[in-house]
Amino acid sequence: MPELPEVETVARTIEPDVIGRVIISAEVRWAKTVATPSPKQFKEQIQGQKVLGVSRRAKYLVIRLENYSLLIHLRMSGDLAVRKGKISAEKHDRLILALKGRRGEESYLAFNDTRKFGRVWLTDNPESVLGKLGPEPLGRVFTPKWLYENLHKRSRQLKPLLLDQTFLAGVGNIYADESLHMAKLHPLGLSNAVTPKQAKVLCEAIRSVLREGIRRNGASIDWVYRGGEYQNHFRVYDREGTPCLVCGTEIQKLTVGQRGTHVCPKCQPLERN
DNA sequence: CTGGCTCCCTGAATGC
DNA sequence: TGCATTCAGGGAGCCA
Repeated sequence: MPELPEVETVARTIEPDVIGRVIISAEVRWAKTVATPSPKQFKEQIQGQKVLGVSRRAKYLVIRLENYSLLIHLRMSGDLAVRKGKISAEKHDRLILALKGRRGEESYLAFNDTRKFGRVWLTDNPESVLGKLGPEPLGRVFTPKWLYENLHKRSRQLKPLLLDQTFLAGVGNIYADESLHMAKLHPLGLSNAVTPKQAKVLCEAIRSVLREGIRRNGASIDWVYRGGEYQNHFRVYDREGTPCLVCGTEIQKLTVGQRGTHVCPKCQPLERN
């Protein structure tokens, strides 16, 4: 499931193939994929727009056009790919943008999304979609001090809080489990019980696992394959019943906030007061 | 404010 | 073998 490192990888992968290109036309193959505007307006407004750049905010891809921003959230099973030459739609393609080629050769930006959870927004006001997001974990705002102070503004279970995109933007299920294990904190621990020292370790753990994910081009799991290899370096995620790489104890799987959650019971004790 | 539950979807895994 | 059921999961929305 695409999280920050996977979305970053997609952005870096497609940017060279789409930058400077003009969108000739759009084919909306699943109407609900376009969150806003209507499919008809979407096609009219995007036609003729030149791609100025591709970036990422949290788990959103941000494709800057001349008059609009095209925001794409891949959710569970979405993927973006540039296909060159004459093509026909593939299974699960939900949106296809035709791009004018540099030497007349056409190419296509295809949004493929098996489970149909992904969404795209075409808007001249990206803040209307991105405005409520918390800070970027790899940005300047997210420091040990910031994390400690904000953990103590509330009393939440740590993992659901890390997954709350208005608290911190971009961490998903995999990287939350990996970060908490690296920081030796239990997912059910309460945010306002974290010490300054623990907050510093957690802050650094989050940044560390996200950077490693990006360095390995993300994780390729389920049947969404993008060439990443971080899945070969999970320390707890999807490792139920196998030994903890730190202490050898069997990794346990539990449910926290309706999410599958992986912990080492020895490295991540749940302290009850 | 917090956490729990449902919904949106498909296909892989499991059950019989 | 084949059919039916269960389940995962990001995020929005609803409820207690």
